[in-house]
Amino acid sequence: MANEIDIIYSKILDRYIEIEYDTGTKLHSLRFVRPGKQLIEKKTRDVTIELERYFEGEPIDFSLDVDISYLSPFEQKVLAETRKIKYGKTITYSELAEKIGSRAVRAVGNALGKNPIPIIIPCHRVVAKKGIGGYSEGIDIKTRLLELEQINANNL
DNA sequence: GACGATAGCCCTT
DNA sequence: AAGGGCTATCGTC
Repeated sequence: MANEIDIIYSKILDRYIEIEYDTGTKLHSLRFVRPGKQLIEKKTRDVTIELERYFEGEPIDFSLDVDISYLSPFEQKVLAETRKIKYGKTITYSELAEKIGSRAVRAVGNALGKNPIPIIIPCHRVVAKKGIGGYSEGIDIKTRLLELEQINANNL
């Protein structure tokens, strides 16, 4: 059976968000789609609704099974550590490296780039010591996500 | 070997 | 101050 895909539109990012679920309870991947083509929104899962509220400004931290077993041990460590970063907080690439007992700062950046489930695994909260750092989906997306969280972090 | 979503140092304007 | 070059570092491909 094919995986199920939910779709919502995020006004603040001006992107459709495609959330792909396994047939089980796990989250498979999350993609950003430019609004060139009109997509039909589809909200069948709880997490989809939570995401929608997240974009409305609710300080939600997602906790849900994700399957990243196909990634390398190092990449899994990086992403696991990334999930611990709380809403509205940021840490640097080097701090994250230190937490997992490595000095491979740049490898951390590379691993984050492989995050199959951005936002849910909040890789946008990892920034450079000076400056914002990179983001595979585009810096503007990262900036907006951080702004959104900055504004609403006081609602915690 | 080369390449990074880095960081730090040292230089020049 | 701010920006550019150089290098250490280390996990992937």
